[in-house]
Amino acid sequence: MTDLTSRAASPTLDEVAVLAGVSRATVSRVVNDSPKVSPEARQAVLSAVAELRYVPNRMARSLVTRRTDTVALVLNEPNTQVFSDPFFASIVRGVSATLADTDLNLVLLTAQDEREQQKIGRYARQGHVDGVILMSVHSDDPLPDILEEAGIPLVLCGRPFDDRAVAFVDADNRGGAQEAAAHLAAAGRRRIATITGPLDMIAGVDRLAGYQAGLQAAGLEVCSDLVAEGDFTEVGGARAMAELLDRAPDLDAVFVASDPMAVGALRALREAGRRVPEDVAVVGFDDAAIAERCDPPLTTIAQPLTDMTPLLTELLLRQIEGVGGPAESRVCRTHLVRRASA
Amino acid sequence: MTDLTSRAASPTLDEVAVLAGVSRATVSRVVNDSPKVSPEARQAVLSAVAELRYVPNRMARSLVTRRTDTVALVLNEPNTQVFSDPFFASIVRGVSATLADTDLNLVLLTAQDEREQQKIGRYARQGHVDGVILMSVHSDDPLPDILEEAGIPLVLCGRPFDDRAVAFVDADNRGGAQEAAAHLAAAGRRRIATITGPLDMIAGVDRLAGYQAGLQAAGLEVCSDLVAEGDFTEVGGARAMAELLDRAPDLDAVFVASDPMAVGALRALREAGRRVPEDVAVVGFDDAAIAERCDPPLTTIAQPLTDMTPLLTELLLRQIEGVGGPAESRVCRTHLVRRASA
DNA sequence: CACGGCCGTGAGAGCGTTCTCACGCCCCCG
DNA sequence: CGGGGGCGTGAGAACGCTCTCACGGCCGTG
Repeated sequence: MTDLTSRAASPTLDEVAVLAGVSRATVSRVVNDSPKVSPEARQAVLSAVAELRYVPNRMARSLVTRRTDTVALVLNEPNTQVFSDPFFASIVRGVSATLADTDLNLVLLTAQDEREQQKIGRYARQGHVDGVILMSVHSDDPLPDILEEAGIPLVLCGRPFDDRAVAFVDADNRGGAQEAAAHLAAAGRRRIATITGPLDMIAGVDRLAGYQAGLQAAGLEVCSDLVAEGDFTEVGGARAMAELLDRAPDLDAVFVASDPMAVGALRALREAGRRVPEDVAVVGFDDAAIAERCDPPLTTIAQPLTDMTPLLTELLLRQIEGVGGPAESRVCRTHLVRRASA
Repeated sequence: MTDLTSRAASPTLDEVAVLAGVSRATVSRVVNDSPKVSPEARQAVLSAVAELRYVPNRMARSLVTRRTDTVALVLNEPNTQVFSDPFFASIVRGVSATLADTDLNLVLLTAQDEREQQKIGRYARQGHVDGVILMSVHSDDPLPDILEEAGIPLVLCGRPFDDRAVAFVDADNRGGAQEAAAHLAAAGRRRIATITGPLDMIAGVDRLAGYQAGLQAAGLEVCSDLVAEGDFTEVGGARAMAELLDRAPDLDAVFVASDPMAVGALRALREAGRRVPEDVAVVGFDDAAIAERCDPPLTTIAQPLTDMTPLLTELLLRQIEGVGGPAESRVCRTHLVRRASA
């Protein structure tokens, strides 16, 4: 009977109601699992739903509930190279897995430049999402302000630059970096260099600060020609390493603020004929999968991603539920993973 | 006057209309850039919009227009490792850039398993998106069927397994692989192996077929112990290379179906003490950024990504506009990039 | 000077939901 | 046997927008 060839408009609640011989309200109740429906009515509705292949129209529903059951994970990163950083993949995977058990949808939004950030801001303000997890925040990003002002639930992955009252989840970047520096110093290294992350990102700043604190605690001088800024990419790491070797040929160790950069540094060291760890000890940061496989395997600071991603979503959900209270935040401990490079 | 502390509900068209002293319809016209508005009215509305910081509610709009101005790019990939494949990053970046000039929003959706695929299918059927670009299609993926049946505009990145009438954009994987094999044969290699992609993906199948065709055209025997299946990851490539060296120690060349796998293969060859290209010539596929940097720099088959991503979006938009006609598809030519590895 | 046409405008219906009521029904208790 | 109290149900009003249609004012033309 049904015309299977024509592209039928999706059925509405009304049509289901008519077919099931009940009212729209009852269908709505069944669809939303309300308990106040008789078994017979429920059954009639369910078969009507199945027969018509009814799917609720979310726009209509959202219009009245003011909920979209969708949260966004924003990858706020102009550097495409970084987009393929395993760190992102891990976070995405973790958040996605946490949300899989709920009936919330996850969408990923990427912004390469300020124009796209504005677009994302608009997207959020238009009511497409219930909340936002924001990754890779740079010092001049407008997005946190836009979202905060619009009153959209927000959790940052990484603490904000200022002391604003916004929820965030972060690794103890400072502590981790300090431990890395301490480890190198304890091994007898005296000319310990560092390749930092981008210094417009808090992770870059904090890991640099931790490195400096570690040197000072070990009684070593903090010396600016032992510091080179990287960009969290492998290419950037190699470039920075070459620069350091040029500026400070006598360096005997380097703390690299991310594993992809450390891989690049390893390559640059090999090309310069330095042995790792004999001539130069290397410690990375992240404990990415590649740290285990590179040559030599990389000693690194592990971030507790398995703790961080559930926290990220939990904090966001709590804000969405609107249990009020101040924005909660969490800092997760890191730990040193010893391999061959240091 | 305005209470800045309370979380004011976002203003509606009505409130703007009242403030501007016009009707709701006129405000709507201004917001939607209709020409039939007098300059005075337009000005009044614009200042009211600015004053109230009015942002249209997309749910309400979509409810009547049946358009969301959002398209989804689905990364349909269970293997997290692959998610950080630069190929994905390039496609995402390209599509995103193409869409940046339009007023369409792009959301990324990822599916690790069938459950998440179903969730994405539901998401799309509920009317969240106007169309879908589907990447990384495996042979048993339910998503193409779900979306097609729901009548949602769809473009595949990579041709489908069967000859279904669905739009797609693909590289000439077969032709590219054949050229790679021909190149190796022309260089006098006689025992040419291959590391394939996953054979439940069409790119894996087609590149294998091209390799076989290339060998046959060169009068070489196609031999099953020269074929190992990889998974498009670096680790998988290394494993497959080790397997090949074990099975066929006399191989003198290998065509690797993706650059990340080729990097792994290079590593495995080095560990086995084989020189590249002297002992074993290597050709990759993709021309990813890493191909230039690895040791030795990788000869590879370049995919015309700069052509493919605009096509992908163009084909989708055409479907969304509904100009009817049969689903159009395109296959883009590849070309060999010669570097040191072969 | 009358009349048709165009242009800017507003009233109002509708998009597909949810949700608040109010209304019967049946059961239980007094 | 009568009255209260669930409990399942349905009618109808929102939600914030778009869009059709009709209307008044102005012009140009006959």
